[in-house]
Amino acid sequence: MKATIKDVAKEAGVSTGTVDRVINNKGSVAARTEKKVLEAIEKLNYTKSPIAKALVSRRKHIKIGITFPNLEYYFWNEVFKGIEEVKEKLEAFGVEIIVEPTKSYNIEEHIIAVDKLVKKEVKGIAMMSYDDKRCRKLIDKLVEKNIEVSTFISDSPNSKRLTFNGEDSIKAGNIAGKLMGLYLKGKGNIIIVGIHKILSCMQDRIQGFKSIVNEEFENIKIVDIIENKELANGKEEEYRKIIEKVIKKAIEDKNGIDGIYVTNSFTGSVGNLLEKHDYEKEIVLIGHENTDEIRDLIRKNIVKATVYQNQKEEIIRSIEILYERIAEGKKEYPNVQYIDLGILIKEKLTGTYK
Amino acid sequence: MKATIKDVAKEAGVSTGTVDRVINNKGSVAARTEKKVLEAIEKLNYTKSPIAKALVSRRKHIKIGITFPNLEYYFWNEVFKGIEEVKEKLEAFGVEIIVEPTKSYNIEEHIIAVDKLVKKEVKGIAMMSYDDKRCRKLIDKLVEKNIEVSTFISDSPNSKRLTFNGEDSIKAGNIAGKLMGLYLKGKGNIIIVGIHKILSCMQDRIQGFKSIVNEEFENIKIVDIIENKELANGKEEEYRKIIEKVIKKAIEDKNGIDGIYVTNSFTGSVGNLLEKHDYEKEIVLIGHENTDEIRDLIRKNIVKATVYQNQKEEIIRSIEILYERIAEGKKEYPNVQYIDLGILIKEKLTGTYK
DNA sequence: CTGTTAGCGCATTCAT
DNA sequence: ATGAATGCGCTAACAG
Repeated sequence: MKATIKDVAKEAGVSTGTVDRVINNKGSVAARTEKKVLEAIEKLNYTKSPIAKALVSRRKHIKIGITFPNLEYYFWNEVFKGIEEVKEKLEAFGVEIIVEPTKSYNIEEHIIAVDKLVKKEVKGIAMMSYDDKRCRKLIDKLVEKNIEVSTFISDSPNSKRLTFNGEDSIKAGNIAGKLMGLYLKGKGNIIIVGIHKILSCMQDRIQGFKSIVNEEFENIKIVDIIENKELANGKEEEYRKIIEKVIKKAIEDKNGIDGIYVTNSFTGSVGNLLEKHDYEKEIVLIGHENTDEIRDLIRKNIVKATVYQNQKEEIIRSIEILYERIAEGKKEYPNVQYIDLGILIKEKLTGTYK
Repeated sequence: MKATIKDVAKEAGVSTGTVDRVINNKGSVAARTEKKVLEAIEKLNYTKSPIAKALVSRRKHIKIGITFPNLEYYFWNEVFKGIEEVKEKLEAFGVEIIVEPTKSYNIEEHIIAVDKLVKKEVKGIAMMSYDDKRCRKLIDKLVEKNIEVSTFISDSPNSKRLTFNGEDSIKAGNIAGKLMGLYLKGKGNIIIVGIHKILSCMQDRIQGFKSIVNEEFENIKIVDIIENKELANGKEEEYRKIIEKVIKKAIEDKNGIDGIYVTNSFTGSVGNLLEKHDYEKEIVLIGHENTDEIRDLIRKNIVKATVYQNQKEEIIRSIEILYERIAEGKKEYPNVQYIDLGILIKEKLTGTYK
């Protein structure tokens, strides 16, 4: 049976209070006593029970805030699932989770949302951030006020946030590029659709995609890169219509497109477009993420493959890190924590072929 | 703040003991009282704290056993990592984990190992099982003796085990077949290497592989299927040598092999062979699993792709299910719990290309 | 500097 | 049939 704090106290000939002081570096322990306790811990191979600790920690009442742009419905839906999970888990630890989403990829709105969370006296904030000076300053100010910050999905690299939980976007682009090459059998003309170029992760995906294609597939040509200039504001459906219109034009302008690479979950939008118009030539559509909409399109063989991050795990880890830090004062975190990337193809989804 | 058993008791005007009796169906509660309690639970939206429950459950001392054939070193190494994780986690709940591996894929030895665990008075056993009559009987006997059983990696389908944690092997074969087709650009001659045909999951992988190849790639021909007749006993290194010899012969016999599909983690062995001999024609090697050895070979571009199950998660879930069942009497489990399959290619592993 | 004690939420035992 | 009391391992507040 695992040793408890009582066993350690007995072994060292002190009280549990003293052992607690040693374990948690609370000071006020004589050097000699501390040594005895440490020896006892070593001897009994003691580690503290996270269960019991959790029970106690209910007495504190910690608030943690979350903010992110709630556009790209299917994508963020997974994040909401993660929030529900982590909420339930941390509730047992006396933690309250406050969600304050924004309606756009707009930094002003983002700053306002963060402000609201601060007013509610959160001790930590998990946020989707931007590689932008204002965001860096925002985060650094929060940290000065003793509010811990972790980022997910999109980072603010040189800020004082604890850590970033997300994907290696260049690698994600690399994988997508390889898949494009394989499905095209190494040859064809393709276009890249890069929505939200404002996010540096989207630029990274494009960069990763291009380098693999250029390096490994000499007969594949990237004939155009389409970006959206205007930022979306609020209504996802309208935004999708704009995207569809632009892409439709691109396909018809460059005749003979063999493949389309979409840098984010709007892969779904482009897939719907292809399905509606049914161009005579089959177009290889490769994109990103793993949403209900995309899974449907993959099953129908309209989207060929996507590379996905596990955004649900990312938000969960972001919150857990904040809790660890706030409640337990954990110190060391890697600068970034990349989550494992997945590859989604039809055979992963369809009923098995016998 | 989340409601506790005390809040419920107060709301219903009874003691916590009575609430406890209602929650855990212990009987000896008047119908009228029970109703009051249930209403209070409803009103306060009460659910019990798993944390507190865990703390209490330390007072019981549950033993859980694990057995599996410890051959294919790299593969089982991941399982050992899973065991360490679950051990640490469940220790806090007062659970003792006892591991009793076998040295071969031999059913007699498997039965002996199970017997040893029974003698140590385990309340549950997680095992890699076989689709075999003797195993089915073995499991059913254990269940009669009130020892719970869950299977992982390989199942005993019609037995009385709680549930199976593993992969959908036909689907795994489907995915491998698709990858073979993509990497071969839809054409070539291939051989299948099926080690351990004794395991039905290996047969399923072959079946899944064949159906996709036949269905989707008319210019790919499966020219041979190599199986091992003899069972391994103990020494992995010797066993690997036998495999390598057989395959070397096959490659050289059928001249002009373009691809090899290996049904399990001996993909690593075959990869080492290809590296050593460096046949003039590049051979597309597709296989299974995600081990240190295989990742190395994928980085070197010798293995092109593998389909992997997460055997670490599988063992963890097998054990957790047993614990839930034994400690909390949870009743309902799906007959099988398929874990998500992963696809491993070079771009997932290498440093990112900029 | 050190020991004692109450209490986190729940399950169990002993009274009543 | 019900209530009260105890303890699981740990932390925090208080006493000395």
